[in-house]
Parts: sequence; C-alpha cells; structure tokens
Amino acid sequence: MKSSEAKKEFIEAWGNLGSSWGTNRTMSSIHALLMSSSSPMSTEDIMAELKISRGNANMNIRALIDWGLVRKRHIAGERKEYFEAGKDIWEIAKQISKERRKREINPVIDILGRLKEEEDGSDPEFSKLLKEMHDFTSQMSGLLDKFNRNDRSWFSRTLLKLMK
Amino acid sequence: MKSSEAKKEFIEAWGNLGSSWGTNRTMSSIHALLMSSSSPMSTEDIMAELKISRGNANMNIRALIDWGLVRKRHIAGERKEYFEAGKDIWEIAKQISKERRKREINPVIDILGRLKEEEDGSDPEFSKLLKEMHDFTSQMSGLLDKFNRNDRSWFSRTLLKLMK
DNA sequence: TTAAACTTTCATTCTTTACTGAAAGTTTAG
DNA sequence: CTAAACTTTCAGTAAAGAATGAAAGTTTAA
Repeated sequence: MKSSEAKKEFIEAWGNLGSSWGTNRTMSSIHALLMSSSSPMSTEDIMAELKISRGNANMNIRALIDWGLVRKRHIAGERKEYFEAGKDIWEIAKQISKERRKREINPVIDILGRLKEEEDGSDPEFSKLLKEMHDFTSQMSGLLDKFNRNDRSWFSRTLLKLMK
Repeated sequence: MKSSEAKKEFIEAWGNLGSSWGTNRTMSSIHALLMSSSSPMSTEDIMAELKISRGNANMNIRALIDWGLVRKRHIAGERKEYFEAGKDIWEIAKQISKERRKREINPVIDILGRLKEEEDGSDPEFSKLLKEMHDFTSQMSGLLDKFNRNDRSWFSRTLLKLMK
C-alpha cells in the first residue's frame, strides 16, 4: 500500500476517533492530515485535501491552535499562513489530556466537590456516592496532572513499575 | 441544600459529562438517576423523573444494560421490570473503560497496526509516526487492561508507587 | 385462551451540531 | 494611500443525532 493511501486511512481513522470521543470529526481530520504531512500546509491546501469549505477549515484550524496541537508557520517569501502539527506522540497525548482535563473533567470535579459540601446528608447513601465520586475523580485528575508534568522517560519507568 | 436538589444537579452534571464525552446525554442522565436512587426504578419512574418519552427511556436503559452499567431487578409481587445501577465507583470506572476500549480504542489500534504493516514506507517520516502511534496506543490500551484485571487495592498501591 | 399489563420498535419530528460561502475585515507590497 | 492577497466572521442551510408516541409485540394472571 502506498503511503498516500495509508495517510488517507489514517486521517479517516483519526477523524472517527475524534467524533466518537467528543471532539468533532473535521478537527481531528485536519490534525491527522497535518501530522502526516511532511511540510506545513496552507488553509487552501487543507481545503483541497479534505474537500471542506474555507470557513470550516479556518474555524477548525483555530480550534487546533487553541488546543495547542497546531501552530502557525511563516514561510520565507510567502504571504500565506502555513500550519504545522507537532509529531511527537507523547507531546500530543499530554496536550490532549491537559485540555480535556481543563475543559471537561475539572468542571465536573468542582461540581461534585460543591455538592458534597452543600448537600444536607439526608440520604446517607447518596452522600457516600458523592464522596466516593469526588475522591475518585480527583485522584484520576491528579494522576493525569502528574502525567502532564513529567516527561517520556518518567512514563516509561512508571510503566515498567506498573507492569510488574 | 437538600439531597433531592443535589441529586438533580448531580444528574445534570453527569449528563453533561456524557454528552461532551461521546455517549449521549440521556443515557448518562438515566445512569446518574439510578446511581443516586436508593431503590430500583421502573421505566415509568424514570420517564416521570427525567420527563422523557417511553421510547427514549427504553432505548437508553437497554444501552446502559448493554454497557454493563445497569441491571434488571425483579421485585416480588410486581409485574413491572425495575432497574438498578451499581454504585461502586471503582466497578463503574472499570466497566466504562472496558467498554470504551472495546468499542472505540481497539478498532483504531487495529487500523494503525494494519497500516503500519501494509504501507510501503515511501515516506519514512510517516512510517515513524504510524509506528509511534501504534506503540503508544497499544501501551495505553494495555495499561487500561491491567487496570481492568485488577482490584481496587492494587490500584491504591499503584497510585502510591506512582506518586512518590 | 384471552385480555390486561407491560415492553419494544420504528417512522416521523425535533434539536443540536457542523458546514458553507459570501461579505467584511485585515495586512502588506508597491 | 490603495488595491491585491489573504483571513475571519456569521447568517443561513444541511446533516447528524436524539426523542417522540403510537402501534406492534410479548408476557402473565386468571
């Protein structure tokens, strides 16, 4: 199979994962496209490759920049903006986990914490559930944070420790 | 705040998390409702509490059963079916991670593996990306699997090891 | 066996989310 | 300055996803 075909499939698979995982399909497709491209691409390039409109391309490129997954690249002598995705899978994973934690997980933890404080305890079973949920999600969030603050070699060592 | 109010907020928060995380809002809301209920509930109870239609309630209850998060309970002398959610946060997390791994992560890993095998290597940078992605996602999936096969105390010990 | 009680299905409708493309805005070369 | 090159916005539209409710199906008590 040619690389170019493999790239198409990769883009599709990554797009599917995005759409079944809460971030939209086009955003993930553009990300996959940029990851698999050997050089930075312009908005026009992306539009042509994925057959999407200018507005759609622009919005999702912005979103990717906002998520810290893509950055602008100015190319000497060119007026157009070019975009490039980081290719270090470790950095990508860190970035995604960081953003999702910030955007979706932490708000829920905050609500659980508040409810735990404020509710009157008239249903002890429910109080217990709230406490357990809050403790568990906080712990998980902490774990992700740890993961974010460390580097790849820490992670490898940790994996080793875990697996035995 | 009364427990009943806290439950409402809990249901809403859990529903939001579901909808921003790829599984639909109603399914997560029903799950939260059942988790916070001190006794099993019938379809009618759920319809009334969440103000949803019979069809919607039925479909999402089925889905929760399919995910292994809810089970039927027959109540002596009653003809109606009642439903109950497990309340052990550890079991819930295991179940969710197990299902998502099966439904969404493993298929992507399979595609990455296949592409890695089949592509012709004409773009070495892309081959490297594929390999790294496949290795990384496999490793993560393995970690989740480990998490699934072990019990709570293993997890606590692991957390301790990690945090130091 | 049958009719009431209950559950499931699914075509239709509604809601949400994503996409388009033209117009407005911005930057830069000359 | 100003016009060409490029980027951003956003109202309108399209597509996807979720919900409804009535009808069909199933179970059970008597």
